[in-house]
Amino acid sequence: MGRPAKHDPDDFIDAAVELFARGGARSVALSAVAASIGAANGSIYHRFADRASLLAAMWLRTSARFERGYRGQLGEPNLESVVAVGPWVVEWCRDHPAEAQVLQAGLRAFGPDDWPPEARAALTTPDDIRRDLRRIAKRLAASTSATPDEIAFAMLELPIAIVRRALHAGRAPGKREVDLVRGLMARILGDPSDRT
Amino acid sequence: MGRPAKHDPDDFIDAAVELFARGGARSVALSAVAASIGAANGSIYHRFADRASLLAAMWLRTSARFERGYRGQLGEPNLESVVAVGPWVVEWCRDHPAEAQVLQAGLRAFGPDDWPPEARAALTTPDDIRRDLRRIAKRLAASTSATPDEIAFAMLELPIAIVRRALHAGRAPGKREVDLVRGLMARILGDPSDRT
DNA sequence: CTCCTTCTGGAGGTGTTTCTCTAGAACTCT
DNA sequence: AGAGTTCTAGAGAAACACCTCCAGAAGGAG
Repeated sequence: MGRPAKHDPDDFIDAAVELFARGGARSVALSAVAASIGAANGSIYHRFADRASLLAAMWLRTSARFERGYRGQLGEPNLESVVAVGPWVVEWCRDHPAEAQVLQAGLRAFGPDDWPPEARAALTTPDDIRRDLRRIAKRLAASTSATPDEIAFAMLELPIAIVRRALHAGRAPGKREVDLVRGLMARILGDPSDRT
Repeated sequence: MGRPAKHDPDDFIDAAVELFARGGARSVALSAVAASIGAANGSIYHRFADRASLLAAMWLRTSARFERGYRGQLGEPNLESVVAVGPWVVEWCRDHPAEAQVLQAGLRAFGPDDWPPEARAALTTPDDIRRDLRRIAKRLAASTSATPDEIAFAMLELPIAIVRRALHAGRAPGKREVDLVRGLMARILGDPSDRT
């Protein structure tokens, strides 16, 4: 009922993410977002209460998408799937360069202090991934010589760090980054060539 | 000759870095910077042509300071000093939390596209550190089983990544981060316990 | 067809930020 | 002391961004 929407809310988020990837948080002006998808200035406020809500939506959608893929890739975690998740992160960033920039910038870049309460409430969940990682890492620590902290780092922050340089230089991560992740994770989790 | 300056240019940069660490790039308003050191609004323009110049100065001074300390710590690079430089990065971030936030945010957060030409010219130099790292890593590759890429990563990006989580959570990196860096670098560069 | 709802389009109001400009203060050099 | 220079202090112009608001378009329900 009512006039059909011309633009999907996701269209606005897409445009905002794209603008962010190009020019940083400052260039995510609501007028610029609306203009870049051919919508009128005021039309945006039917979907997002204010600028903070749009920034919140950018971050929440992006981190949720990443986390969803990450968990799917991890499956029921064992040593193999843990090693495989590293290269997967690199590939995800290559396939979603703009969203990868959002993740790289980190939550702080999106001013969570200004978010509306319901958006902030949605933030408590994503931190669960760290808890899960620590749990998984503890279980795996028995089958490797690495500490749980080292395993957890290798599973998430290591591949992200490797992608970082490529993204900051404005190019997509490629084979070199995949190789680097694979090599380092093997070295940290116990080189397979050691355990033939 | 002339009236003595009441504020050092560095005072403005200090205030800007502090504001950035607290509230992100958006809260670095020239008026806020001036106010936070008790200077008049217009007084800032005798030192920085515009906002972009101040942002450029923030980034350039911070990265130069870090690089200077880093090179000093590295000295004439050998396996020992390379391993020691990792924990040093963590400690530098703990001792300079606001500047560490600047480094973490990355060049992109400071809108280098808007910088004046002379500031952009100063950017070509810092990238030399990557070249140097590759050179050092190549030399060291002979005495370890790691590839040059892995060594270069372990020397700079690894400790930075480890500090990242602590900084984003708003706390200073501590012993835990130092231990993690030490452990991982040992594992990557060849565990000393392996080569007794 | 008429009412109701939802959305569009775009004109501004409001507030903030950047930047300019000028009078004059503080200091040095001759 | 006088001249010249550098900086301060702060008012305010100009630009920009956020947000409001409302007339009307586009559909569904009775």
